[in-house]
Amino acid sequence: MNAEQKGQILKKKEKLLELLKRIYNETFDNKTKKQKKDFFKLLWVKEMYTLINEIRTPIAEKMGVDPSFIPQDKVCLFTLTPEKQKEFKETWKQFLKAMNLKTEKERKKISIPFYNRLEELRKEMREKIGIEEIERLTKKEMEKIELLTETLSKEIKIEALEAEIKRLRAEGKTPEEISKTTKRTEQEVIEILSRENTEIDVPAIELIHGIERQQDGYITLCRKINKEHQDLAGIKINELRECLPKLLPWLAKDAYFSVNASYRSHPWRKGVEGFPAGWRKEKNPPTLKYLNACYCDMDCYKAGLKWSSAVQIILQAQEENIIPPASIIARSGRGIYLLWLLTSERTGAQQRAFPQEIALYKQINKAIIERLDNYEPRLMPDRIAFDAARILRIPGSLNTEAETGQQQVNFIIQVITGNKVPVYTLKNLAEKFNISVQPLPYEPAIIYKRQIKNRGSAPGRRQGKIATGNYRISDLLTIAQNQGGFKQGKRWKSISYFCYFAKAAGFTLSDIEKQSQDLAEKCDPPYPSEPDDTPVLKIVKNIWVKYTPRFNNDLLSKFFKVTPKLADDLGLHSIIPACLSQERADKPSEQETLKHNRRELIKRIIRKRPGNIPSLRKLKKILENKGLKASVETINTDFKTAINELKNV
DNA sequence: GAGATCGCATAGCGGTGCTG
DNA sequence: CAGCACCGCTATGCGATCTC
Repeated sequence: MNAEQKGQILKKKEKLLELLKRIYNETFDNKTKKQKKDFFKLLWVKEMYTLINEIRTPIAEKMGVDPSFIPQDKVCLFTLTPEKQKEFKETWKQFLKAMNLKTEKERKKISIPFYNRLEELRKEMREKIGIEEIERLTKKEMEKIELLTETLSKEIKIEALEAEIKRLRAEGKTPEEISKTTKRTEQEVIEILSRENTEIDVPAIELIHGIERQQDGYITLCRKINKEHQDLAGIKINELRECLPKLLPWLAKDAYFSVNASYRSHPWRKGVEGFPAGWRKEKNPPTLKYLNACYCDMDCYKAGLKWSSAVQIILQAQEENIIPPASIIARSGRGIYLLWLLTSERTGAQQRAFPQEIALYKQINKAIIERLDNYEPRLMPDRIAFDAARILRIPGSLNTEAETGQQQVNFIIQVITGNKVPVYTLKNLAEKFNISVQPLPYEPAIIYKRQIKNRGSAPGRRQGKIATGNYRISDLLTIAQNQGGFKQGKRWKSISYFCYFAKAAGFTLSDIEKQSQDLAEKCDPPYPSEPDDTPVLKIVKNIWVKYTPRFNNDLLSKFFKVTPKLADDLGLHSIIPACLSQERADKPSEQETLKHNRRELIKRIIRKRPGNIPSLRKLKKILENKGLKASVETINTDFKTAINELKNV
């Protein structure tokens, strides 16, 4: 901007001020000096405000929306900086205060004629100065708008977004976290990530199938992220291939799998992608089912030993019968894993993980460590890694702690004479390491109790169990009525279920006895009907003294043959299929639905009526006619959101 | 005066933790 | 797990105030 232009603008400003001065003198006279000063301060802000109203169209163009999308007063919001808005309000307040006006009515008495006069002034200005010049006058404001619109439409471009997502992934963030920071859905993030070459591919992970050979075992998948352990999933071996695509993005770096398999996944802890977490424990309670391989983890890099030299030493040790030939020799990134695959003495079966066998397994692992350490200390076998719940790095994944170029975890399968991968039984290995198999000393079984931070600290939460019991009883009785009594073959179990639920609901023994007998009589045929049917009172007594197991509503619904439709028809609350309970949980709340409907309708109105957006109050009436009741305040927020959403489309 | 917005109270939602 | 208690937070609406 050159000096001449500046001079012109200043002149216009002076003109404006002069006009305003005149109005001021017409509107209010006999005011104190301070009052006048305050007023002029206000006028300056006010003047800007007025001018801003003139540039509604250019703002709309900048924003890429129809001018009507920006109501007159909202122009102010878009153009004034927050500081300026504050200043404006503050000055006005101070001015009114200075005028010594107490009530709202008194204020209006003054402000209304003032605003009316201002309106006249605007007309005058338009005629005298002309719009173009006003626009030039507000060039500075336009610059501000430009800045604002930039921040408003902060749309990260697609390439930039992808780069950002990849960068965050490299930092070790989960897709969930990334979706939060980039405001994209998790689905999109995962899709973008999967376009990238994932370091791990399916054939590499197939190796896991070679190690975990019993199809009904559960494998644990986890990873190390920011030096912290994260459970990813506990997956049945025969479902591994199916589940893998979902999990691959999580397995690229510092990912681990359990060497030995469990009998199930974790009962309540969640992993990622909707999978349950893995559950691998030697005891309290024991969850391992199969022992798949003995192993040795060596940190030879600590002794400065290269992988290739370490492998040479291992091969030499095999040659010299220090250790039996390993089935797999692996590079873990910085060290070596050795794996000796196990099998059962019964052909075609897998070694089960009974306590006795776990004890032997650990002894063998310890013996391996001992032998190798004696043979070549530079191998640096990890002396604490001999347990049965161990996890090892997944073949094909990356070890981010290793040097670049040596990060990939490689599994090398050793084929020895007879074109076979060596497989051992625990007994074979025990013999080779001179371990005598001794019976375990008797240990009383430890009843499993969940770890709780502060047991007994919230007695009120017992209500949860009682409610569950009552819900289930109510559902069970409804089902019984619907079926015309429980049928033969299901009567004993159904009565048992009733007893368990009633016990959980806090019924007394005599109540349970009475109601169970009622239920038994209503069975089809009435229970007991055969001579060797357990009497009802005996069932009750047994359950009364027994530990109450946890029940799963999905399984219960399968037992009672409750389909989603039947559950809905009967109005069941608890004993319903998992898919239905999921559906119920996923259903947006009523509030949410109403909000969504309101906003959609508002959007439609905006699109339908360019240049003629109804006021909030009119919108309110339109919405009311469609059965959507809400206050102006609510509709105001809805309106703003709708405008923003339209802009982002 | 009509319309928009602010401040505040509160119902209800959702996340976390405990219970058996 | 499946429930409730607890707690923080959000959505909502009323009355007051501000804007034009």
